[in-house]
Amino acid sequence: MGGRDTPSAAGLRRFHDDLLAAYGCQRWWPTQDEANPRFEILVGAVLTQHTAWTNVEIAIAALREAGPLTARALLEHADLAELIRRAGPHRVKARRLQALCTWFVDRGGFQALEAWSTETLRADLLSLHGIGFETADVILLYAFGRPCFVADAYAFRILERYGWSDGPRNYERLRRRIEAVGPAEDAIFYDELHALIVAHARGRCHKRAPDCAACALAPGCAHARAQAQPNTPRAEAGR
DNA sequence: ACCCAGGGTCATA
DNA sequence: TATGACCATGGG
Repeated sequence: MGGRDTPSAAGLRRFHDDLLAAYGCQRWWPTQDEANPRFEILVGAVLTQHTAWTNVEIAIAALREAGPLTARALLEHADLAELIRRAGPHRVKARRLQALCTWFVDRGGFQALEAWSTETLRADLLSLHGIGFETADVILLYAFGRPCFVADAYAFRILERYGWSDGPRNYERLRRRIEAVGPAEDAIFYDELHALIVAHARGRCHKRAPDCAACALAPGCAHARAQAQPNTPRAEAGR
C-alpha cells in the first residue's frame, strides 16, 4: 500500500516541524572555507555522488593541499583524478569536475549566474555531463540558495511510507509535488527539510527495519498507522 | 562476504 | 522506457 495522499501546505509544514522537533536544526552542508564556501559546495556536490561524505572531505582537503580551490586552478591540475582518489570513482568524477569548472568559468562565475532564474539555471546545469537531477538541485539549493526540494532516495523511501509518494520513482514528479505546497521563497525550509530527511532516514526510517515505535512522524505516517492497526481497511487521511 | 554511501551515464532489449 | 553494468574507494 502506498501513498494515496497528496501533501498540503499545512501537512508539509507539520512534516518538517515534527522532524525539526526530533532532530533539531541541521544547517546541513559542511564547509571548510568560511569566507567563500560556495565553490566548495559545487565541488562537493559532484564528489559526493554515491560516496560517503567522510571520503569527500578527504578529497577536498587533497585539492586544497594542491592549490587554491577555484575553477581555474582545478582546470590546471595535471592529474585531477589522482588528487580526488579517495572520492570513489575518481576518474569519472575528474571529468565531471572539469565539465563543471569549464561551465562555471564560461558563465562568468557566481556573480553572473545569480541573475539567472532557477528554472534556467537548472536546465543549464542538467545539460552538463555528470550533473543529474539530484546534483543540480543540491547545487541550486546549497550553492545558490534557491528553494528546491531534493528528491533523493531517502526522500522517496520516507515519503512513500508517509503516504505522499507512490508509483514508479520519478524525481521531477516528486520534486514538483513537494514544491507545489512548500514555501516558494524559503530556501532555508528546503535546506532543513532535506537535512532532516537524511537524518531521519539514517536514524530511524531504515530501509529494512524502520523503527516506527520511536518515530517522530508516526502520528502522520501511513506506514506507522498500518503497523499499529493492520486490520483498518482505509486509514483516515490526516491533512 | 556482503551491502551501502549525500548518482549518473551508457549500452542493451 | 526500463533495467543492468560500470565507475572505485571505505566503512559497517
